[in-house]
Amino acid sequence: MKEKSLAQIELEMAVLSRRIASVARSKREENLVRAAYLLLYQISTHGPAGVKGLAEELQLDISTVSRQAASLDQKGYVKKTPLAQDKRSYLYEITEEGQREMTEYQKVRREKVDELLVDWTEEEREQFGVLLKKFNESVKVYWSSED
Amino acid sequence: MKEKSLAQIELEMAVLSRRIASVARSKREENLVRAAYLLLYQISTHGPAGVKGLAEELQLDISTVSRQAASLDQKGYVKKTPLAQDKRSYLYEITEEGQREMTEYQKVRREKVDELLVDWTEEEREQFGVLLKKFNESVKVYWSSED
DNA sequence: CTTAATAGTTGTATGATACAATCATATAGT
DNA sequence: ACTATATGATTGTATCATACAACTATTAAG
Repeated sequence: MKEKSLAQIELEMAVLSRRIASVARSKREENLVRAAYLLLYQISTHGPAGVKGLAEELQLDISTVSRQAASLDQKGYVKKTPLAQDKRSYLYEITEEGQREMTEYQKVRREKVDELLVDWTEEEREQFGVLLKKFNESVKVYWSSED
Repeated sequence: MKEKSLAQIELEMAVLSRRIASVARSKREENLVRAAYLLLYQISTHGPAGVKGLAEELQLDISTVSRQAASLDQKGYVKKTPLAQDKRSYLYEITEEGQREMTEYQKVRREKVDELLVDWTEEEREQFGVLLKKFNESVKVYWSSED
């Protein structure tokens, strides 16, 4: 029944989104904020980039990314280097410390997920991971086309 | 491989949470705000309640719920009635208009999900719905116990 | 009958975000 | 070559859901 599964996804997404919002706010995130984590992750996995490219990739406003990048720079997690061929542009690249922080933060998060899903079967975990990824991809495509 | 599935869920949750945050902000939500939607849903499905109970159920701060409820009241979507046996307490119950609005909003959301998952198989949709629900339940349990 | 607890509201701060204005540089049109 | 326009980035400002803390009113407990 298509209707039922759609309704369920719709509702559970609403629940999840509120919960995510709660968690994001309540947590004392010492070094890395959740938002900056993905920025660091992006640079770490896709190499150095400017704010424009990062903003596109993360689907955020340039100004938002600019501030996040500045914050990471200030903490020494990324290094901002001017681009010779275009003096308006900069590249942000991850530093060793940034890499270390990101890995550490990631580890903590994974442990949280581990605890969270302690009574799940491995099959469920795998399925959920795959479907979640697929969902995010769908959202990305939908967004790029629509808005 | 447990590590891999955990890592994937961890990452995709981060992606999803940022995306949700984006969507929540960018959208012109005319009548119902996403936050209030769940409040209305809760009242609609579980009957009238006071802010304390609602806050517990939704795992939000009482003050937050108080404001949301006041806002819904102002819009005429819920009715606030004093409780005779305890003059500190009130019950919020959904109005006909509130019910209509909620259903309408829900319909729009479901259509969005429908478009979003247009190239998914029904099996995937079903699985995703089930696992998402399970995930939210896990989060709820985890939260209640920990914090 | 005073003190504690409880339901709810309101004040204040925060943090991620978008949009608009601005600055500096680069590219295009004539 | 000179002006107009486009582009990368930053900064100012507003918003919004949220938490925490202070407060009010009422009820329960000692």
